[in-house]
Amino acid sequence: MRVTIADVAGAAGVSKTAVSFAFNNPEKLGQATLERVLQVAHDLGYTPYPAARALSLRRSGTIGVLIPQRLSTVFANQFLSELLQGLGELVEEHDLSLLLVPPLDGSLEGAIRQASVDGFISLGLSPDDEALATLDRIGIPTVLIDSEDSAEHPVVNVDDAGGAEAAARHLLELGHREFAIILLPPTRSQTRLTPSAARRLDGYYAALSKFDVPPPHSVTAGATMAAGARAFESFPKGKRRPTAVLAMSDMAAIGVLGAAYGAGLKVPGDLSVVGYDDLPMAAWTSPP
Amino acid sequence: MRVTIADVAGAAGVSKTAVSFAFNNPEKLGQATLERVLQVAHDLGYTPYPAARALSLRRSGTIGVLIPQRLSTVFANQFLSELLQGLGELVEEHDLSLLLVPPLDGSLEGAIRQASVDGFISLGLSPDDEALATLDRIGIPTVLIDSEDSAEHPVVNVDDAGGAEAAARHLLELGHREFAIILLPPTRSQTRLTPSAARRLDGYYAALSKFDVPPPHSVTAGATMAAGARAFESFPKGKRRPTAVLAMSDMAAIGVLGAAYGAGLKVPGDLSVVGYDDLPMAAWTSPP
DNA sequence: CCGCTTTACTAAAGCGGTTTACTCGGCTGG
DNA sequence: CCAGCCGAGTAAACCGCTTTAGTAAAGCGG
Repeated sequence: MRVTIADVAGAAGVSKTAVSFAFNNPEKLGQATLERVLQVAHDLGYTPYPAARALSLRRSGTIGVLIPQRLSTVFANQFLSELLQGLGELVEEHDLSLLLVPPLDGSLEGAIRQASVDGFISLGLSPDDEALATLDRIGIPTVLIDSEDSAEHPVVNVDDAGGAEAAARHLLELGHREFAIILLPPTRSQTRLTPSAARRLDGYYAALSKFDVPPPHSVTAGATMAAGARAFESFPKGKRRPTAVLAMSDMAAIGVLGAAYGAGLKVPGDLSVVGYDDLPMAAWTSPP
Repeated sequence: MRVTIADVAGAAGVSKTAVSFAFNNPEKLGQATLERVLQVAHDLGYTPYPAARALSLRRSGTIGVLIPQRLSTVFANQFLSELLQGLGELVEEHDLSLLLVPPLDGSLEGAIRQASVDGFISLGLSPDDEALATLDRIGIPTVLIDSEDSAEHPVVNVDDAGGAEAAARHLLELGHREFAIILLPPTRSQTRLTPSAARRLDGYYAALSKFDVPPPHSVTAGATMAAGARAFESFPKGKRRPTAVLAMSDMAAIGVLGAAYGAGLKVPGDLSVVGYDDLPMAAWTSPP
């Protein structure tokens, strides 16, 4: 049996209120009582029960990260790791914890209900997703990352289109005309690209359309090296062999690099590759 | 204001109990009532408040991962990512969530108290750590990973000594005699190696001691490529230049690889490097 | 038609904290 | 000497849900 506040109160001969004050409003207690209560609490090994605290305070000290993929795939994705790293730092500063919330039984909504969280940070969720409506109804504040501009929620985005366009333009100016595009896969709604991926694609085409290039080969690959390597295998051979690859993730780009070396191609001699994300790892590949 | 179970009960003209049953013991309700309650609940956008549920059930549906490092450094560590990925899969199967619990204000104990968790998985925590005693007192079941055998807690370990010895023996049999050892850094208790690192070191020396080798150069580096590269820079030059590197992490080993190439060394021609972990990435370096 | 079991539902007691409103004794100042 | 105030603590309500114990009505066999 867990030691409760009542146990401490009993043992110290004070009310529950006094014990609560000892921890949360020490200035409301006399010096002597305060010390006695804390001593007794320590001796008994008392620790406030977080769930009870959360109920009473209507605050759990936890920020949820809404992940639209299976948790098992998240950590394979270096970019997400980078993102979580940044979140982690900030959350730490404010004495909060991060709760990773993956879809439960495939449903984000189910997972949302389960989670005892003060706020959500949602990754790659479209602003018109059902799950967001649920969050609003419940009244949990939510900020979107990698989504689309929305009047209802704060959104933090990368300049996907701008970056993609710059990347494509760079390759075009180098003289490339045969392209392969490696798309990020859709997440939950199998049908559509994520908002981010769609914008990057727009950026690529914005640049390509200004030059007279044949339609690029395009293929979908998750943000892993293995997927990048598989994507490389799917490229057309012979005359229409792409000379430049526009990848939407660094991980896939690195996979392409590996597979290209394996196939005896020199990079950038025979093939140019550009990724996206600027992962720390990207500084360690050859060429960096 | 949040919609509570009482609101639903009122609107549906039933007791709170009935609403609770509708969600948790539907078979205890008549068909008609059940449907009506669920309908009303849905119309009102009712969702049980997780904190209240947790308090009542004394179960939160959350597994905590006790991380002895700052959260910001966790995701830089690929091995941890791999581990979390595995945990994620399992946790998902059981409809649980993972709460990452880093030290709060530098103290693990503080963080532990905060966390509303059904059980803990602790990484690299020594079995005699204060934090564990706290957990036991509170009565939260805990399993240790990368720790030392303990009578009180289940422990899951890698065969650190065996692996390290095999690695060292392999290099010795190749004829190497000048070694550099790259140690994993201690985590919280700045003074001691982690249990894992200590065992790996034992393994290295067990092998080295069977041959007549000069004392190896040893240097500490976190599990990142940058740290590995820095470690390489610290190696002795000239006559005592190591010909073989025993790294306790793949990330550091990869960093050494990069730095060695940068310094014009061929691997494995001029330098042999062995890592630890077998990260997926390790298959993509050259040599793999 | 009566007593007994079922079915369908409810009232109220927790769960373990926080907080509001109040009591009580001692001190102060006029 | 007494009204008023202040410091120190307390009783009880409350947070939102689950669950135990119990009730009323319907069903049933004899």
